[in-house]
Amino acid sequence: MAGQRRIRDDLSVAAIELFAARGYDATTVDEIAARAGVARRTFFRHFRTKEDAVFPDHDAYLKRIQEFLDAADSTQPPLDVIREAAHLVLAMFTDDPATAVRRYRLTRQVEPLREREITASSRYLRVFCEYLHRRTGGGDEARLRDEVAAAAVVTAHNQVLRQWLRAGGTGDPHPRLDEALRSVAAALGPWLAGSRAADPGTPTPGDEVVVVVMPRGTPMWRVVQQVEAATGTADDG
Amino acid sequence: MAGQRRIRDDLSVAAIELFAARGYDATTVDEIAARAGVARRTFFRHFRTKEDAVFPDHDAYLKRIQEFLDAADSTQPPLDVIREAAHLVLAMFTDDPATAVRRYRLTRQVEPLREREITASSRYLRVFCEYLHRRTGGGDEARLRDEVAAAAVVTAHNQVLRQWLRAGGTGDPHPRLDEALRSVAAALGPWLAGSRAADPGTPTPGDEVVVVVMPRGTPMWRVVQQVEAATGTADDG
DNA sequence: GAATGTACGGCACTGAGTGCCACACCGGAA
DNA sequence: TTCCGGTGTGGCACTCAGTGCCGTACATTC
Repeated sequence: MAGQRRIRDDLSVAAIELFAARGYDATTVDEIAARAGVARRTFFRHFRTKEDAVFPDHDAYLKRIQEFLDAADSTQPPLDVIREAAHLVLAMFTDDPATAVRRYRLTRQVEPLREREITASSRYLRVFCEYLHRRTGGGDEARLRDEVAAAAVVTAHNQVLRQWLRAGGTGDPHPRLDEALRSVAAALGPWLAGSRAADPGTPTPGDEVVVVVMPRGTPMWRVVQQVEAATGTADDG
Repeated sequence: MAGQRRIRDDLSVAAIELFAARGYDATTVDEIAARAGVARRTFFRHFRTKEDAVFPDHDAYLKRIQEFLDAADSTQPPLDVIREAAHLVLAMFTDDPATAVRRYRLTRQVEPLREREITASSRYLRVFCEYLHRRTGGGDEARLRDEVAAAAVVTAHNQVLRQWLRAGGTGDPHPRLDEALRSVAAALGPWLAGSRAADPGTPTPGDEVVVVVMPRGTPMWRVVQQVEAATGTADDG
């Protein structure tokens, strides 16, 4: 059937329009179905819940990301693969800026939709996390690192995406995401690599060279933080 | 009224018991109320939704964290304050291990509850994030760093918490969280500090002091990575 | 003892979501 | 052509979460 996708799209458009016009709570599924020219029962054949109509192709997107990761080059650094996947996710929004912005403005106002978006994001996070864990060998020791790395990448993505959406979806956010991910990877890279290197045998303190960067006038606590961070000896409280 | 809290607790206990015994969907609010010895209407006076009965004091917890952050010593490094807050959150679970484990086993099986937990976690994330942003001065440039830092701390917390819950809630997870946060802070510290150093008028390279720690025999690429992380000048791909 | 405030019970109602059956359409097989 | 199974839709009835409203019981205050 060619009409299936059409009906689904009509329902989604109708839902978003009505939610924006009358409010989410004040809009019933009957009204959405009526506007799309189908029966109420048909709505629930295409969407499990009222909220789902706002994110019609989220499942397909997640599946695409999963497939991308399954097919990814396993000689590439895992973190780089995840970074690329984040660009893919971003592209799903930038492909249709108008719709993305409409959805964003809606989700900002409607709490159930906001929560829905958060759980959606957490699914990407989970997929990323599992990929990293698969690549890093599945050790329980590496789990923390994998989760933090995945969270950092997703956070960077969301931050860039939100900024782009707030600005009305103009311009190309991909370079910004690239920069953000580069920055994140620069911070996490040594940690991810360092953890694996530091595991077999703690290095003796005498065998170290210390280097840190500080502007003049930096408060002492920040200097201490730097040194602690560099040496991994944070002893504080 | 002394009975208010009592009724609320009874409702929550009844809900968790029934959900565990008969399943979440198969349990109606009427049954929960009946088991707690109150009217159905009373249930909805204490909980906004059916799910809320499983997390009866989440709002209070979040409020407590918010208050802690509001009253936190502003001379302490912001990241350390957040780390302490994470311990506070963890303590809320470890205070009553049996209940925490019961809830965990339930949420693992019931999707609506899982999603509820995710959004709950995201609220802590948001509070952490806003605190960091307040402390770092509110620059738009620092936002990425704040969000990543908050996400990393929350991720570490969740990782340690889940591990503890999976193990049945035995032992004290606080040392593990401490170690995890220390590790995360070690990775993020230089990055966070580095960004701030670059913020207020790029400091001239001559005005900096560089300190880095490396065990002997560290490969050159790792040294470069470290320095890039410390200086925030990552140029690579 | 009256007035006020608060928490609970009961009732009716809306609306999301589901199960079931009937119907329409489309392809292939006889 | 007719018969056929599979699929997508419409209509109907039903359960149940969640809300609004009102009456009532109880505790506090003046």
